[in-house]
Amino acid sequence: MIEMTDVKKNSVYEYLYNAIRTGEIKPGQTLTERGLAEKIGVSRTPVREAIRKLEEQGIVTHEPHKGVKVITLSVGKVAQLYDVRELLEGLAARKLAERHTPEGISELARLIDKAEQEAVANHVHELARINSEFHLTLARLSGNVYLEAIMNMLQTQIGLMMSASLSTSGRPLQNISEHKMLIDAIRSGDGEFAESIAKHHVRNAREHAMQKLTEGGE
Amino acid sequence: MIEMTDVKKNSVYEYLYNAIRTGEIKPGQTLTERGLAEKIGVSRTPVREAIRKLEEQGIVTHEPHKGVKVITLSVGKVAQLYDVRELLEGLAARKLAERHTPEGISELARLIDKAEQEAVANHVHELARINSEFHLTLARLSGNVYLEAIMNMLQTQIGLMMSASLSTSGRPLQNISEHKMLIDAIRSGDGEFAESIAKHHVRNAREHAMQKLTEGGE
DNA sequence: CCCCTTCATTTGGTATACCATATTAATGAA
DNA sequence: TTCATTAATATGGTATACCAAATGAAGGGG
Repeated sequence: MIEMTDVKKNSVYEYLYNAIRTGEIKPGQTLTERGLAEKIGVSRTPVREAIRKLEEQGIVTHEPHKGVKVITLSVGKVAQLYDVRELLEGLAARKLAERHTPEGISELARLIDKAEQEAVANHVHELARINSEFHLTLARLSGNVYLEAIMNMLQTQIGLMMSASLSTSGRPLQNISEHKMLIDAIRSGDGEFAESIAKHHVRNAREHAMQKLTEGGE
Repeated sequence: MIEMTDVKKNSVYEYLYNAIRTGEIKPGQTLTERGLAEKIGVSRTPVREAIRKLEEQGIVTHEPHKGVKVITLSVGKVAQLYDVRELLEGLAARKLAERHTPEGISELARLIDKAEQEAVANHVHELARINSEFHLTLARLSGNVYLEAIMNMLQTQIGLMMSASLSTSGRPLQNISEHKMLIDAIRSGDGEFAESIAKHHVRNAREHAMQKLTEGGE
């Protein structure tokens, strides 16, 4: 149960995103500005703004005079998500390989180190967060501002999906290993190569996600 | 000069977007909620919301306690935009080719017809709008909800860029011709082929845009 | 003359109230 | 009972007011 005391500090958006992520607010559920405002103890204004942001990020859909509805992440949509992601991760890796700096590489390396620590400690939530940050950082370092914005949306969606099926399997370690390979490829400066590694990595992640979805829920 | 009377009807976002597009509000210019509210005759609330949306779409950047600043579309950024667009248009075309319906094809064909009419009438603004709608429709028909959302952002940015250098050259006709080729490719059902046509089309559009940018302004 | 402190102004954020419109419920007539 | 009309309610949108925080300017001390 998420504390509703002084939500202001963290922003209503964070509160709602986490509430949806953790399942406190379930897919398909309808939300209203007034209802949420009362529930979390703030006025309509910040709630309204948060809902708009959720809408922009594709987490809720708005139907006039009915309220907003939390999306349901179907298998089909996850496949669509990874279709887009594969291309964009590939582009990011290629561009970054062609313009990589020692600082950028070490920034990514640091994130991998952190991920490794969280992985052995079995902190799945933290691990997921750092994983997301890794890919966002990659997009940012690629130098393409659009990639950064888009990847942010995709990672937001992935964050929702992941919490449903948190992988405690051997995937985290393989994931980290793939990230290391990706960094090496980027450091090599070979754009084509880095792109292929990145795309391969996304395809693996996709397979894993799809498998989790089809066997577990849905 | 855009009329400010009863902006409510069209929404503040549209007003601001057009004001920026037409150059009434110039790149680099700083905007404030209160200033805009007074200028266009509405309260801060809808202005605030519109600004947030502009921010999400990457049209303005917000610096705390300084106001929001209208972005400057550099040549580099436009190149980044087309890098992303090429991949995604390719994906959209491929997916649509693999699931095309007669209704979808005729919807696209209708838009091309309209574009042709506006082209011969030399209505450059209308032509640009329909052109944008063509690509948005393509993304929507591809069945990938993420493509649709992303393409919307990209087209919004392109809309800004186009108004700076409105092409009265022979490009419109070539553009329409390429769209026709794309539809044929999609109708053939050959995903690979449709993808290559779409990517080629984007590369041409990119060349044209870059040329206009480097010779004209910047 | 310069720097530091203080205060006014500007901006950001939130709360509350009001009105329009759409949906839903209630009521009444066929 | 069923349908149409009307009334109540919920939602969306906007306006206004208030408070906090940050910036920039003014004034005082070194």
